[in-house]
Amino acid sequence: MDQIPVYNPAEIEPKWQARWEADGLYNADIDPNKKKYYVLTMLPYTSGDLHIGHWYPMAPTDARARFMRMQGYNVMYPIGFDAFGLPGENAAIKNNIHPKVWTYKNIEQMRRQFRTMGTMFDWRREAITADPKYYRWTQWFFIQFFNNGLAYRKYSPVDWCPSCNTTLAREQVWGEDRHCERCHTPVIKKDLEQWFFRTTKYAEELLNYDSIDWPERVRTLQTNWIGRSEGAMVIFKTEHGENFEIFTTRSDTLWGASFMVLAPEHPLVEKITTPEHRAEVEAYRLTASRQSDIQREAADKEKTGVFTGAYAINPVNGARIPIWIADYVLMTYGTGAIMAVPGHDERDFAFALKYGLPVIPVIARLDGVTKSVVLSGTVKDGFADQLKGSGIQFIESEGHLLVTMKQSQVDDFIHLAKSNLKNDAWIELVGATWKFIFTDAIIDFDSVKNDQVIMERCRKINPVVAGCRTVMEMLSGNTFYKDVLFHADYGDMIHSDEFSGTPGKTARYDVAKWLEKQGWGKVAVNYKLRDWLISRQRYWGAPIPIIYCPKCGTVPVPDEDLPVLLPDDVEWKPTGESPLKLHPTWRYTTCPKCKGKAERETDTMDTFMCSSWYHLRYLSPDYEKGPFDPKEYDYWMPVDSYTGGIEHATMHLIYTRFFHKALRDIGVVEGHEPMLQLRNQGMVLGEDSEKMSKSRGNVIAPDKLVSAYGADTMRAYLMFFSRWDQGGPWSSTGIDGTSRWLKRSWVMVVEPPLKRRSDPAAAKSLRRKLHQTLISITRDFETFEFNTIISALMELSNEMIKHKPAVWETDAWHEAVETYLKILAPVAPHISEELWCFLGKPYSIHQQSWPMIDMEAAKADEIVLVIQVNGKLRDRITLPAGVSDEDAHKAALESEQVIRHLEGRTPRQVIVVTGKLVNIVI
RNA sequence: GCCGGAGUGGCGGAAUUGGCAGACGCGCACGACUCAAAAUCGUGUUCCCUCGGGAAUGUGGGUUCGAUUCCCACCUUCGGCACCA
Repeated sequence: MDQIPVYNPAEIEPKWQARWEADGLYNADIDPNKKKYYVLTMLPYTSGDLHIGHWYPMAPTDARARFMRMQGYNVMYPIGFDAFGLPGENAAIKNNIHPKVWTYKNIEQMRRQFRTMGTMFDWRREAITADPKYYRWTQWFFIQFFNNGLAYRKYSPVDWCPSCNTTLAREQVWGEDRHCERCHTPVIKKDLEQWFFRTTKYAEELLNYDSIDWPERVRTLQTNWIGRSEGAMVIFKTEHGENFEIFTTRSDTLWGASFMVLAPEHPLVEKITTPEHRAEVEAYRLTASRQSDIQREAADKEKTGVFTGAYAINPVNGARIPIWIADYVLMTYGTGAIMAVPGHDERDFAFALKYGLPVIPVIARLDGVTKSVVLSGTVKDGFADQLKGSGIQFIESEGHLLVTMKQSQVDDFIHLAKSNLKNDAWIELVGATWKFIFTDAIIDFDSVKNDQVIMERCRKINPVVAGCRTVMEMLSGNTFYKDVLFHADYGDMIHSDEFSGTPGKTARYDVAKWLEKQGWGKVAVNYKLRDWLISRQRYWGAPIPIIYCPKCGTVPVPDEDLPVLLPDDVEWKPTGESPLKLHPTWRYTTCPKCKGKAERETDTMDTFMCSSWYHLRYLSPDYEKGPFDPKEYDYWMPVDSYTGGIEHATMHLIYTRFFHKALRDIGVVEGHEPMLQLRNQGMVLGEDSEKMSKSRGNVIAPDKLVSAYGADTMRAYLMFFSRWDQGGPWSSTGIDGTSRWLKRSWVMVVEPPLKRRSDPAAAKSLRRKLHQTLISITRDFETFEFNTIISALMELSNEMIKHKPAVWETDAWHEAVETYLKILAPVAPHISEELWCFLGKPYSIHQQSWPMIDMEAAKADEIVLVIQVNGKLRDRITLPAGVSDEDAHKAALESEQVIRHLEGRTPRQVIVVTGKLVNIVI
């Protein structure tokens, strides 16, 4: 007899990897007779610092790709490298190596490491984004966008480190005080002319996910990011006739607009600021420009602003209202200008109180509560008793009456108040009703004008309030009113001329439509999504293929001159300018149109641009007539299954969808979406449950583990140790369990049983388990539930080991072993190939079909009937499968346990769940 | 503050449609093998218990014969957004 081989992954894994590659086993070529399946995993960045996290999206995805292959699909699973970008440039600066050298050295290392995983990557399709034959087409796409009006240039602020003399990306700015990552100098904003893509043009379409199977979580993140809100554009005029537009979602509050606020950067500020306010306005604008977005956008920050001296006219009521500037209004959202309705917007309310601007309520309270504080000495004696008599609730506090009334009691209260009010006093109603009762008049608090009228009277009557600038300021001094001064609910309109009484449900739309008719505005939709800034003042990226000609203007580089090569001999260390600007010759060129002297754009492109179309380059990485070979496109696209981290939900995954839709409209690609299915893996954490990082020293490096356990064990453990979409901490003891299981599987196949045993039922029971496992694993591969795939395989092997002495060398055993190896093959490709070979089966197991499920064999011929009394488990009875409900019922009532628990009582009800359970209710 | 996940043994996790809670694995305990250890194999392992049972899937309530699963409220926790007019 042959020697029994020992499981040695270090020997068999490289052996099979070499063989598969030599045979081109996983080469994916167009085959019109087969259904294609394009599997894609997010391309790795060339950090050179490969840890287990890089395996996590790839290994289980690979197992699934192999499963699809065995299901008969023509599967393509390509890989490449995201090779441009800041980390590379920084690492190179730090170690004084050219970014190109650093990057390509890392790629070498990563290729080697990825090969040890035993993935079915088709390496012929590898694409590297920093390769000129790749970025030639990145540049070509830029020009397509430019020619189709989707790329434009405008001034935009960037973060700038005055010490390093360079622009910084958002992730390079650290801490609350926003200092430079390298030298800790606080960063400033600098306005630079930069290139943008019109992502906003596709905002609406990007919200539609009908044709794609993407996780709800990603769709929600993107939807929130795009931030659609419906409202109206309203045209306001300054009192000198300049028009300006504002966006509002609450056109129903238009009558309550008591001031306007412009973003400090708003272009109109320059024009309208009056000479006496100019100094203050300029100072404020300067402070705002120095502040970071984070400082400006901190919601808990106290609101600040300054008056411009100018006034606007509210189109609906002609009110003359002051125009302020404040940094809580953002130039980047809407029109950078708002109407402030402090009665119904929390921010405006805080601002109005601080600066003494009038607050006018124009929307009814939903709870209908009105409050009034009746000060001691303002009414005749007996007023309190009369209130009691009318059933109006109040509490007494230091002689004052704190009244809270319902809508229906307001008229009674007014009547009583008026008849009891002493001279030189007033009583106010606050909340659902806003009225000031004076001895000679009742004045509605319903307009900016009446705000002043009321205040003038009050100041005269009570010197205590003489310092109050507005009614609301006066009322806010009383804590009893605190909860009724402001609300943001959709109540019915009040104090709004002919619109008063319009129900809250439809008010916004009614007003917006009316504005449209008047020519004062229009129904509008606004998005938080902004256009994509793609300029980077950096070296290690694809140059933007634009030439600036003094005569012809902005000229795209002609196709035949692409790629605009990134020069190697450049000072890539930070100097304060785009490195390409400092190159002695690169920058200077001739205009493609007039052949006169011209200059190149010296900024490079955001790397998200490179990663927006890499799935297209994989189709034909060497193709020269276009970004991809249309033949390949027609066969393989769209991507059928895409896997990667959730952290890309709002960046890469929006950009790549935008890219595809834009290219569709330009006529380069077809279909509405690039990736049909998306699944996100979680993150593998260090053993300390913290994010893996060099500084923490908790990084799990794959190389050591591969030599200790083998790639198969690691692949299986990555699938097993947690829910894949969730991730979790790595466990160095946990992996032992997976390793033991593969060793047991090996021994199970290669070693004969020590003792033989007779068990006539074993074969049938084994087949049953085998086909049940097949059912569950087939299902779990489809649903990305990798952990239960491994546990099902473990269960099956446990069962096989148990039955082995009884079925050794029978047909049932051979079927079980062959099937077991086939379903193990996607998970652990090396050990299954080796054992397949050991059994004398023809190479390769990876060209086998997924085993057929025998539903008959999977059926149990006995069932365990669960017997409950009052929902509590009392007995289990084994019965033949397919037992009738009547027989199950009968058997349950005959159970000794049941009889004991019935204690002679008759069941009220018996519930039978066919083949599963009987519940006896007494 | 708003939006969205998630809470199950000592740990990771499992549980088709509402039907045996804790599969599978780790860890632990005991046993076998060994001079011994490692490795391997076997047995046990939610908690309480008067050995009849009882309690238990974040908490409290509800629907149901029956709830980890459905509904309501709350708590904890993770992620995203955060002055978005």
